[in-house]
Amino acid sequence: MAKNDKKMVGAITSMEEDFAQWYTDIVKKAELVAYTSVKGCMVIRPYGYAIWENIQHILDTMFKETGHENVNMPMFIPESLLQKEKDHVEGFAPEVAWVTMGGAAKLEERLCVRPTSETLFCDHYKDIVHSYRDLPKLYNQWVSVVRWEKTTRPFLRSREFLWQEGHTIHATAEEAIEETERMLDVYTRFCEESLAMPVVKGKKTESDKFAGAVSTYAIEALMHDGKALQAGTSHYFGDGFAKAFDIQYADKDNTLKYPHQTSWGVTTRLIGAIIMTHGDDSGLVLPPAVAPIQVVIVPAAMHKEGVLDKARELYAQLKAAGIRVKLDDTENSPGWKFAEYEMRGVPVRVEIGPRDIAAGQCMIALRTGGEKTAVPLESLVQTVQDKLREVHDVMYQRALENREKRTYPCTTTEEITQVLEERGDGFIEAMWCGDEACEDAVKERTGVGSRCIPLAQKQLSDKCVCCGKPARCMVLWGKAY
RNA sequence: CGAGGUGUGGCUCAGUUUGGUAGAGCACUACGUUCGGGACGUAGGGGCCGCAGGUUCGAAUCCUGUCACCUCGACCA
Repeated sequence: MAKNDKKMVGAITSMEEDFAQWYTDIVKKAELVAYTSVKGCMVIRPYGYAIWENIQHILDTMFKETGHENVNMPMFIPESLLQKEKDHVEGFAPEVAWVTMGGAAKLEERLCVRPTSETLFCDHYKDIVHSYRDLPKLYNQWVSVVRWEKTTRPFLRSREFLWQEGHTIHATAEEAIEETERMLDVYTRFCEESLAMPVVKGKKTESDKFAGAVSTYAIEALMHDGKALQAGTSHYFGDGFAKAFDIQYADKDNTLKYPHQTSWGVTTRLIGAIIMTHGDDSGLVLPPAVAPIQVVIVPAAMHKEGVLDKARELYAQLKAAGIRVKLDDTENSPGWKFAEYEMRGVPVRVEIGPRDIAAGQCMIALRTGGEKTAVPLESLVQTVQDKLREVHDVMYQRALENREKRTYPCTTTEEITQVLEERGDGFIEAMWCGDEACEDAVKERTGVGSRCIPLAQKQLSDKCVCCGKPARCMVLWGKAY
């Protein structure tokens, strides 16, 4: 295969051969990240950060449309504040980083570097919420957080990562639950419409929910290798945090009440999800909505009279239409450029050379494959816009097909083991009695853990896959990143 | 935290078994020829071999220690 030729610069390990190495090759060779001297802390390079900026822009717009405001909380949390909510501190304490010195002086109280900011928001809400008129507060922040992970992987699990965390506070439980569900829907729409990534909406089991939450909802996506990735979460806190932090408001009837809270977040892990959902052996495949470069123009026989001028003309037209376009007029050969932009996942490539110019056309190729097609120059902008949509649709369909092909309904744990053996990793759909012992036993016997209780339930049988007692719900199981 | 692996120009690695003054390909610079699927020639520049000790006349190579990163597991966005 030509790709293994010695002259190939930056060859990518095939997915089939070693999925983990394939992933690492892509993040490095597409220049998404670079490692640093601190384990688990990475440089997000311009191309990777541009993807994040596009994610931020789209999501932030959605947040604003649903009434949220951005704020910025400090990155340090005093130990006493972190400890106010019992479950919360137990959940996060094992993985927080501590600041103990200020310059040369030891601090009176050590400060934790935020692993998440519930405690800070609560501490603030205590000060600003006094009346039902102060509610709701719909806040969000775009920051980084730190969790001292033992095992790290670029984007999927780093010690510092970028995210947004929404924190809202409401007068009633109903309103807060509604918010929790609304944001889960926002994430779902974003993943499907902007990332071309189908997700399963569901509720986490008791053992898997967020530290301090009444209930945790999540969207789960299935990666190309059949492993599951949690792509976003939305939590309902009830009034537990309000009670722990002593947040009360005077209601219309002049009685003091505890407000109800939510939090929800997505992280730079989404970039990892994009890579593992859509990528192939030629490299990245980026969803058009978040691709830093949506269209690359590669001139052929660039030195020939008029080629570059025409290429620049096309560039200006596409740019004026609001398309993120790049013209590569470097001295590299066209073949080099084709491979390079494929590796970087650019959705659409436009080629223009003397033959095309003579025919009043250009060639267009899609990252999702298929034949190059000739396009009349006068309809280029329209065609490119159509092709970007087409690439998105094809990407979504392929990801959905992969998920469906790898979703296996099972009624016994033996069946789970067998299907995983025969057909590879994927989502297992199986009934569950609701007992944590069974959840653990399934993991123990088959290697798959509960991912979520899908909101769209199916009645596969009336018995628990593990113990055979009456089932309460269908659970989606899988191996997770 | 358990099990493996790796540290040698910007990148990928050879050299380590058997110690003897640091190599290749790619990338980079200049010039020329090329240019529709990872072009070629010529000439260049660039490395206290992760770090610290030790053995030795002499260490990338042997010994001891240490640090870091990667992969796989258990746990987590």
